[in-house]
Formats: sequence, structure tokens, C-alpha cells
Amino acid sequence: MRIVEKTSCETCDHKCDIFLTSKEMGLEQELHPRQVVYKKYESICRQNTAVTHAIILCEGNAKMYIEGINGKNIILNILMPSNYIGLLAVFGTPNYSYNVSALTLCHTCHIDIETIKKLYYHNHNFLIQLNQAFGSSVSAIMKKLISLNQKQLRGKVAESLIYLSQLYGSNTFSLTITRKELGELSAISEENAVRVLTEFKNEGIIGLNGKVIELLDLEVLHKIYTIG
Amino acid sequence: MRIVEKTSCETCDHKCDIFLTSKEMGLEQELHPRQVVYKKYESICRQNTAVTHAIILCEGNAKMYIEGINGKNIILNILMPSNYIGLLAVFGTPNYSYNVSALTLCHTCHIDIETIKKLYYHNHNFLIQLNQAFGSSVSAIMKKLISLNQKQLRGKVAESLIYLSQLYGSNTFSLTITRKELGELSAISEENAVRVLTEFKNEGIIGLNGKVIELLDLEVLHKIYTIG
DNA sequence: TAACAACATTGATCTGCAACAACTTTTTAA
DNA sequence: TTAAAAAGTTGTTGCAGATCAATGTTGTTA
Repeated sequence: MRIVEKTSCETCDHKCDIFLTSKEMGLEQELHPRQVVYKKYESICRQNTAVTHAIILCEGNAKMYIEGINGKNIILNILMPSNYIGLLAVFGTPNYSYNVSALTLCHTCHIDIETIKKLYYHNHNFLIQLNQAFGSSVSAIMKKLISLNQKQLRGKVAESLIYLSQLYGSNTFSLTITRKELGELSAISEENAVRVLTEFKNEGIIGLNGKVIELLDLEVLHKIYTIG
Repeated sequence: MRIVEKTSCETCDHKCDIFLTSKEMGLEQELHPRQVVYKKYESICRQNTAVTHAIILCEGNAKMYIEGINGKNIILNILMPSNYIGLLAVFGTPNYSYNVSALTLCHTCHIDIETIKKLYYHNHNFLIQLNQAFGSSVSAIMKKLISLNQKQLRGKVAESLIYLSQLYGSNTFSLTITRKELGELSAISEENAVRVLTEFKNEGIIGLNGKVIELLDLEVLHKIYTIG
């Protein structure tokens, strides 16, 4: 993990709300962002540790997950550039309630939590914006609750595939995660993740070539996703 | 459902943050709270409908739940007086992502959502307070995700029993919910909820007398809860 | 490029739980 | 006060999905 001090948030200044807001307020000199680079597999933040910084993902992919019983995790979502890592933790709870770790090389921007608080004390819209993102995360988690509890294998995998295609913005995408992680994203075992993938392939619903997945029959996939 | 117009929020003015904040700001005349009474079983708010009011539960018990596939619901928590109904929905999402319905006769206090927004535009602490409550709800839901997915019958029921005893603040409490609802709270079938209760009773872990449950061996119960 | 580790795949087995059925008890309302 | 409905209880059965095991494939590093 290399830490590079920067006077401005170079890699994310075009997308990142925190930077834009601070600029608008003439506070950008006070942000003191630090650019931190994480290697693949490295942990960006850990469940039950203190939230000391707001972290913005500038480049790369990361997974947000919660630790389950005897090493079985559930991946909540995959983070893309410009996502807040720590959004769900900025408020209220002093500790992270989840883990984030790097799926690829990740460039992140760290800003001290006290600076953020200063920002949202002075700027209502910023706080309200954070709130809205917060709110939609909550409803996403509730949907996940139902899926994990009441859908079966095929429905869960269909859901993950649709999620991933929307995330990558294409019906053809290369998985940045392993089959084991696809299982964790669907909250099923690795073996069953593989099994369902091959089923879908044999039924002509998806194309499968190693890490590259192509959604061929979106209609059927949506049906499987909806019915469960 | 009877609606009674009030010039002040009579039943909740001692506990309710919204009322206290508005008082402090000299805004209490503008709150226009309406006291609304719901009978047992009545729906207080419905999933996927617009959030038009902040609702505070002043008297009675209610259940917050999400609708699953073919009528199988999951109860997220039991609401007690002074709880915000709609806390999780106030921000961002224009629609409720869950249902709330009355378990007993419920007195609630409705305040127009625009009034609330006015309040938190003028009062940072109020917004930050809401945020904190919001944040702890999120970590509660995450814990629930793991439990529902990875624990088995006994662990889930143990969790519900501990939750209820903490809610009622006593090791002996009378269930306001049915066995079917205890099942929904634990995300298991009604039959298995009953079965595990009798098991626990036979093992001397709990005392069971109709609706009255007494937690006898908290240590063992916690162990079952932790291990799953 | 050999050797090992990580990842992927497939079949076989076992277990936990939902679903069904049949019954008793309690609650509700006519 | 009584009939009907709702809630609670118990045993049985079948199936979904985790786990185990064996093997194939790809990737990494000395």
C-alpha cells in the first residue's frame, strides 16, 4: 500500500461530489485529500473498525461484503469508480458495519472525517445528497433480504447476472470476480454457482467462456429473476 | 381509521424529537400534526406507495415488514412508542420500501413531509440525529442478512427471542405477535417456529405458557444465537 | 518449463427445512 | 352460548441446496 500526498484530488476531481462541493465553497484547500493505492486482494476497510476517513473509489473495482459465520461472506455489491466507500458508515455508527476489499488495483481518495463534517455542516445540499444515496442503498439491501431468503438458486444467480450487466453497462462482460465470489454475491455455494451457470449456458440463456459472460436471452433471465 | 385534527402533538410531545425541535425553533405552530388512530391489523403504510408524511408511533405496537414472494413476509422489527415509522423512507426514496401495520391499537402522529424538510433545512442537528438513527438501522439490517442466510432454525428463533426480550426490557414477556409472525420475524415457517419453541421448553431454556414466554437460561440461548 | 497453487467443474451424498395433513385449542362474532 | 374461524400443535414426506470428494484447468513463480 503506497500513500501519496496530493494537494488536490487529482484522479477524481471530475466526478466526486465532495470535491465539487468543497470547490463551490472555496474549501478545496482545506480538504487535504490523500491518494491511497491498494493492490488486488488488499482490504480497504474492515468491519468493526473505526470510520476515520471518507474514502472515494477513483479507479478500479472493489467488493463490499459482510462477514458471516465460519468464513462464509455475503457480497452486498461491487463498487465502481466515483462510489463512496464508507457512505453507509459516514453517519451515526462509529464503526464500519461491512468490509471493502480491492478486486483490482484501486486508487482511492481519503479525506478526514472531520473535514467532511465541516463540509456538511456548511452545505445542506451536500448532506441531503448523501442522504439520498444512503436511502437508496437501504432499499437495495431490503430487496436483497427477500431474494436471499426466498428465491432459489436460479433466481439468485439470475439476479446477480442482471446486476453485473447493469453495473458494467453491457450484456457482455468479463467477470472481475471468481465463481466463489459470484456465489457470495448470490449467497449460495461456489459449486451451485457453477452448476447454475452451466445450466443457463446449456439452455441458451447465457453464453459462457471462462470469465466472459454474455446475456443472450434477457427476457427469460428476467422471468427467472422475477419468479425466483 | 379515525382522523383527529389536533393543534399540537398531544400524545407524543414528551418524547418526539420532531416536536421538541420545532418547539426550540418556534415552529411548533406550523407543524400541523394530525393524530391518526389505527385499529389492530390495519395498515399504517404500504410498500411502494408515496411517502407523504412523517409518522411517529405514539402508543401501541406495530410491525415493520417487507413483502416476499407468494405472500411470505419478513418482519424487520417491532415498533414501539416514540419510534419513527417512515424513518427509513424519509430521505431519497419517494416510496416506502416496506410495510408497517398495527399489532395493537395504535396512536400515531402525522406531519406533512414538506414541514419536516423545512425543519431539517433549518436545523442541522435534527438532520444529523435522523441520520444517526438511520445509520444504526442499516447495521441492524446487515446483521439480519447474515442471520437469515446462514443460521439455522434454533439460531434464528433464539435471536428473535433475545430481540423481543430486549424490546420489552424483561426476560418474561407476553408476545404481541402470533406464532406465524414469530416465524416471519425469524424468516422460518410457522410450524418450525412452534417446534423450536417446544424444543426450547423441553430443554428448560425457556418457559412457555401460551403467549407468555420466559427466558430461563440466557447463557445457553446466547450460545445458540451466536453459533447459529 | 516444471511444479505448485488457485480456480473451476461435476457427480454423489446427506441434512435441514418447507409443505402437507390431521388434529386440538382458543378466539371471535353472530 | 354456540358455531365458525383463527391460531396452535405434531408427525410425516420430499426436495433444495450444502458439503464432500475427485478431477480438470488455468495461472504463477522459481
